[in-house]
Amino acid sequence: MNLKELSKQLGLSQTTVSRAINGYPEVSLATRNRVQDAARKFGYSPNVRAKGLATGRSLAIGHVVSVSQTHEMMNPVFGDFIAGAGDVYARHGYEMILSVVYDNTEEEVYRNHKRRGTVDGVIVHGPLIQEPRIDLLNELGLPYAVHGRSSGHSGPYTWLDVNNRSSFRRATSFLLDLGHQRLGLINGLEAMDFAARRRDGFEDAHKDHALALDPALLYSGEMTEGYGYRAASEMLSMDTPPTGFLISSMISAIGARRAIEERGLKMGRDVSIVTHDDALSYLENGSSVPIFTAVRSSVRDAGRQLAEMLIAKVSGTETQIKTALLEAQLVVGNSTGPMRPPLRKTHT
Amino acid sequence: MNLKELSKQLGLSQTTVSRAINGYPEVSLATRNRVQDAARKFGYSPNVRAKGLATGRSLAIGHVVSVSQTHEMMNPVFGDFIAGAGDVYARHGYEMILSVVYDNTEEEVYRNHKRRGTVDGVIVHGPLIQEPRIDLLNELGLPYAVHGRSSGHSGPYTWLDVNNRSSFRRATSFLLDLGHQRLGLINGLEAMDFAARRRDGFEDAHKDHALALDPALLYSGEMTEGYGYRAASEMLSMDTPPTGFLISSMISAIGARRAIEERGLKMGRDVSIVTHDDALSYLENGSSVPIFTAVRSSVRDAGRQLAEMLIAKVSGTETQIKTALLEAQLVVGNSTGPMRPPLRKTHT
DNA sequence: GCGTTAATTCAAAGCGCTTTGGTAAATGAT
DNA sequence: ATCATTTACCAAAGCGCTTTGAATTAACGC
Repeated sequence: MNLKELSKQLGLSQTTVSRAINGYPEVSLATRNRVQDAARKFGYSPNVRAKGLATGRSLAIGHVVSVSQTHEMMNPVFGDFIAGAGDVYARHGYEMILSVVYDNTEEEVYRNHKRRGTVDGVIVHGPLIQEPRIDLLNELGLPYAVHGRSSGHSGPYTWLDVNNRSSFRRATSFLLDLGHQRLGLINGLEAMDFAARRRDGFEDAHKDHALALDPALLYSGEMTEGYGYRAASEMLSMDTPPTGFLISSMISAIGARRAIEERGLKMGRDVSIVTHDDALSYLENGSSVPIFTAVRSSVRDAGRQLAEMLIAKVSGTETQIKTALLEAQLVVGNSTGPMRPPLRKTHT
Repeated sequence: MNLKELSKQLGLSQTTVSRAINGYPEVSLATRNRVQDAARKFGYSPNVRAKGLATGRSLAIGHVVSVSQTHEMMNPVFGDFIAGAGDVYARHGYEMILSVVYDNTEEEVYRNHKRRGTVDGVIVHGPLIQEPRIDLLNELGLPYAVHGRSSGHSGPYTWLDVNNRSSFRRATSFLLDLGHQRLGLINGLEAMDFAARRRDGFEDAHKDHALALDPALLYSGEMTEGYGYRAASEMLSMDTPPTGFLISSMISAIGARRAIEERGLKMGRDVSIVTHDDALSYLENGSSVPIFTAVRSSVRDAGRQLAEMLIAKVSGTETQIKTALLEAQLVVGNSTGPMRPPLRKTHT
């Protein structure tokens, strides 16, 4: 059933039917109801391509997920982010269009979106400190919203971010206050803006406590379980191993826990861990008491909020550039405890 | 730049330019090249909506991800699946359209896709034993391909599945052959087809070994880390606890490991685990020697293959109904070992 | 009762593409 | 040289919608 047929059924013009369906005022209440009832009855919905062609908009938002070339890694955070965003899109009648790129060719995807008019706007995931995508999108005139920020960019743009620096500063201070003096950082790739900020927070806290930090305890890599394991293992094998870790992801924290337990040590007693927790649905961090002490911020909520922001932008509801800075929650769980007398080096 | 402008530039008709771009034969090689060069030079790509409207196709494939209502869980497997599928779509010039539904209203999404012509076909994720979506899609005449199977369905349809039954039969036999006699199953929700098949495989192996299985050791739930932990904890607290577990997901296996270690037991020595491993990118199961003995099958490859199958179908390349049954690999890691004398019940 | 305004409705153009049904020129067969 | 093909191109229709500009009717003021 298309508009033509429906209007024939109703004995009305296409114009009127179209207007009735889209809620324009210049149609009487009676006919509006009649039209809407009929649409429901015949199961009519406007063809999305025809509508898009006529309006020049696509009612779609693009996401491009870049699979890291090094380890072909798909960021686990992505799933929950789109679970949040998708919900919002659906509510506003938008589609989500996902592109997967394997070799950092996101720019080509944006160019294509613009040229072919596939989407009305895009979400930028995982911004780097120096982020060429932002310049490109500005240049193209394709509306966008960034999940995170790019420190290398001064100009205003729409973004939503967790306050990574302050949350890692607080998390680090929490361990230092417990008496820990040597802390390891197991961070994400530090070309990424969020990771750089977390590192800054880590350093801030050391400065606050007038403590020097050992560069040998700064690890940065792709946040897999295995990376957490390897980084923690290496540090725990040092002559004076750290007594606490700050970790940028629950997945890596799980790996670090494995390294700790493999050595016969106990997490929370011998070695403390504070991790960032994105509140992923399949990694609930404990039911009553959290397994990991964590700075927590729901990435699904972030998805929801950022989607709202972008839709407001592309639909013209909001013309000002908005930003949002979320403060993470520091939740105390079983992975942290006070500093204990220095560990004897265990021979593995 | 649109077709009209481009053809004006070239002094050709829109017809010829369109044909040159789409590779139709009735245009001379000389003009074809001239057109394609010009298209590149001016950065022209056909508007996707206009093209869709004219051809009646959308060059898009729909995925609908259903966030479980119970725990608002986003299936972690999903990310890697679409990483595989998206790659294939891009190569074939298709878009991926993702819909998120929170309350199992997938059917409405399919109906909308059909009515509004948003997609040319859909991938069905996570089929149940009794799967109403398949009937609906047949009825709607919307092409589809199923990731998994639905036992309740006899009619032919396009699917790709891992041989879950045989892989769990082999995995279970592996433990039984090691002398284990009491095995726990930590399965996914058994309304889901894959989980039911895995349970069948678990039972098969017991029959093969002429062993009765204890219904108290059959757990089924949403495969989170926490669920793995709770299920394993409960079973390990029994008077005669199992000495081995079969687990349907690495995430739950990680939870089970936590339960084991919390009791001061050692995985692979005191308690064995065989898990299903979807080869998720951020959960690499060990580098040289796997952490977990596992039946492994890359869900990303599955995404690739199924995407190819569906595209062949919707593009009319392939008219026959194809299916694919993948055999999982049994990889032996550090989480399994021979049965040891019965455990003293440890008081926790 | 008549001009004016507001409330409804409509016909037709246009969005940017593909494709049908041609035509004109070039080629081939006889 | 003539007719039948083939080759290379084109004008125009149509995909299903929105929207402009106009027309009709109803309501209103005096």
